[in-house]
Amino acid sequence: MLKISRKVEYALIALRHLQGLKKEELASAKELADSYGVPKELLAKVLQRLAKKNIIDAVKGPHGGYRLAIDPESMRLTEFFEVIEGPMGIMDCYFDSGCEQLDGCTIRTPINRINDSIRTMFNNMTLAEVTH
Amino acid sequence: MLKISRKVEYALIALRHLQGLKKEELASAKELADSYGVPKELLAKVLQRLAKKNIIDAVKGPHGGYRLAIDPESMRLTEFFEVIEGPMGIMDCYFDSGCEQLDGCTIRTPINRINDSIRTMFNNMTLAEVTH
DNA sequence: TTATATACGACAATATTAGTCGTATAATGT
DNA sequence: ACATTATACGACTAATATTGTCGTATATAA
Repeated sequence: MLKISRKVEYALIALRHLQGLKKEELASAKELADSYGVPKELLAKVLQRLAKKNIIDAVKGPHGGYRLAIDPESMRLTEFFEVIEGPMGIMDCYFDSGCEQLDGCTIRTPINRINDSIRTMFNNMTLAEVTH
Repeated sequence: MLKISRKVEYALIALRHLQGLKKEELASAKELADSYGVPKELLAKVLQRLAKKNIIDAVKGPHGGYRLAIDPESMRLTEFFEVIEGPMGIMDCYFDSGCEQLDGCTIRTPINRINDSIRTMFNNMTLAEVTH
């Protein structure tokens, strides 16, 4: 429970790397995969997702690659997670469908307290805080 | 990612229920399972685990059941999670085995920042905060 | 001694995550 | 034009983790 997925992990590693590059310098999926020993195809997918959401820029063709497109200070961690995992990647209530409890749903309360805490925390953290 | 497991969920629901009982009053696994519409066998296992760790008391035989054995204020959430999920239930580093990076492990850094944040947060929360 | 409840290990089903593969598209250099 | 290199993306498979079930043993009350 409560472990970040490899996709998120790969994304963070990649972003951290891109942050270290000189302005306009690119890094390809292959380069990144080789440097960090992670599966190229999967990393590529993650990068594509980040590119689609304009978190990084993609440059095609030979000598192409990726480059950071945003200021990591400007992105909340919740937002970032949802880019990669989709909404509901964090904390969906198991009892969402067909909650027949009439007594004020004493069920959800504790779970929601935890979920809220997690969400609040990541809402108050920026990408920069983990990639710098 | 980052969702609490059903086991934890069931445990919290049960504990919350037990907290609402009168002193010395018991609730059985069957009662709890029926009340909240959760699978009895699985709930039972979770309860057994809690009993083994003396978080609740178990009373066997007819009219037996469980009763709270600790003050929920006194138990950190991290500790509680680990009772149910075992150690490493929260946040193990994917790169634990065979990290060959020589350059100061720039890989783990972002993941560890996140893990530390989660752990710190749950270290500062008690069981009471979610079950009251 | 029967009924009810916990204790617990082994197993099966399901869901999620991780990883792979094939193919298309774009850009670069010759 | 064409070979090369890189991104884009959907379909698929594999691996792992979670969830749920079953059988059996043990304790206890009536």
